[in-house]
Amino acid sequence: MTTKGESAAKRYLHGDLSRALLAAARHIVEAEGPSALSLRAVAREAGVSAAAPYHHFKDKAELLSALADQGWRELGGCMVKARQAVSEEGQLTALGAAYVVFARANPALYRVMFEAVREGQQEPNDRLMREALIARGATPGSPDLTFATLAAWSAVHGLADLAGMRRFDELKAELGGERAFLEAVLDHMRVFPSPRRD
Amino acid sequence: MTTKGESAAKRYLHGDLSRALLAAARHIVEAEGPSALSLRAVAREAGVSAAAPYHHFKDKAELLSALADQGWRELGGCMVKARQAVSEEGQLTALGAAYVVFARANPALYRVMFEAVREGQQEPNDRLMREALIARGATPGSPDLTFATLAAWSAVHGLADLAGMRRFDELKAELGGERAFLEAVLDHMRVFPSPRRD
DNA sequence: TGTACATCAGTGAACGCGCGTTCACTGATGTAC
DNA sequence: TGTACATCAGTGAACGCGCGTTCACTGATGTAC
Repeated sequence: MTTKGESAAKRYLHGDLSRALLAAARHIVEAEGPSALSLRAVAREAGVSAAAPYHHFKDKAELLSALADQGWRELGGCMVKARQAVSEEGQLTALGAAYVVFARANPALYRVMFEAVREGQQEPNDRLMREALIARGATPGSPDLTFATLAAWSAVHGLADLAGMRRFDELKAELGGERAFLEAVLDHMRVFPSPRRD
Repeated sequence: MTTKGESAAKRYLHGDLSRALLAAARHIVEAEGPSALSLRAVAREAGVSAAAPYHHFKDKAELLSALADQGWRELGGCMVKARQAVSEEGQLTALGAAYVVFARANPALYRVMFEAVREGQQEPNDRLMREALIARGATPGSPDLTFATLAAWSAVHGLADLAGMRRFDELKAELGGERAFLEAVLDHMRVFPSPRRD
């Protein structure tokens, strides 16, 4: 158990390869985009043979799924934190902002996360959105609450997906940063008039 | 120019391969998903050698871009049609509904379309959204109009992207179809309170 | 404390695959004479 | 009307590539004695 022994061990028996592979995957996806996220590239990035990941993940899909999971959990943490400092009325906006800001800070990760949900993985954070809507007076369990939650999720997901486009770079710069841009669009999210109220 | 000659010609010199390739690409993408959309698969589907497409498109990206273009033009047509039968106040909702309905009717095509826009291709239909907002009283050229247009686009894009998930199948069935589901969510799109008005 | 051994996380070579793209070619077409 | 010819949209074989996955293996580890 000398230092020499330990670093040699580190080299041969990694000891924490699961975590290292996820970190490598995350690094790759943000640096090169989702299309560059191959299992071989992940192994390469982690400094390990192409076969090594199979001792930790059944296949590529399982690693991607674990990566997505990690992302959703982190995003959930951001959202919980964001609603703490805010009145009940402001919660929904705070959650939405946290969602969009996280997605924009990790755009390629977010694409992997969303792809995983599209393919059936659980998205655990809509509970938070529902709670925020209830705090604003929505009736728990009502269809209205379901649709409003979905509308909120659509809005923030859509904005997160749109906001990465180069065409908005100039506008962001004028506003002094992406965050201001995102908030400006969120401020205008009452876009569609409800026919029932018109 | 006998019938025999014509069909032999059809077999050897296709005559309309550009269009046929786009149709093949569209068929593949909707049947097998965007990840199955390889140039070789398109050629195969069109009944032509793998090298043939290169006489019509510089490379794979150019074919994909042409496919996306076709999609955006079609969607634009749907939106123009949708706003015709509607009062000025209802235009934005009608355009949004047309956008989402088209995207859901061609979900894989829509993903190709959006990917093309993400990579810089022009999205020609936000002019329609802007016009609808102006019809509702927005000031032409104002920052508010820009952000409201973006908010509207975010909302419909997000909903189009979310609505394909299996988890909503049951809800759609209860409502009697996807269209009713989409309209129900659109009805709730006034989700985010504007802090300035609260 | 020292040794034999089971475990199991690593290796590296190999597999078959489908991909985008290039190339020299072929043969149907329409046109100039 | 008939023939020689240029054009160019097709062919099919080949290229190099990176991928996911499997396999028999090796060697560091910690444990039982």
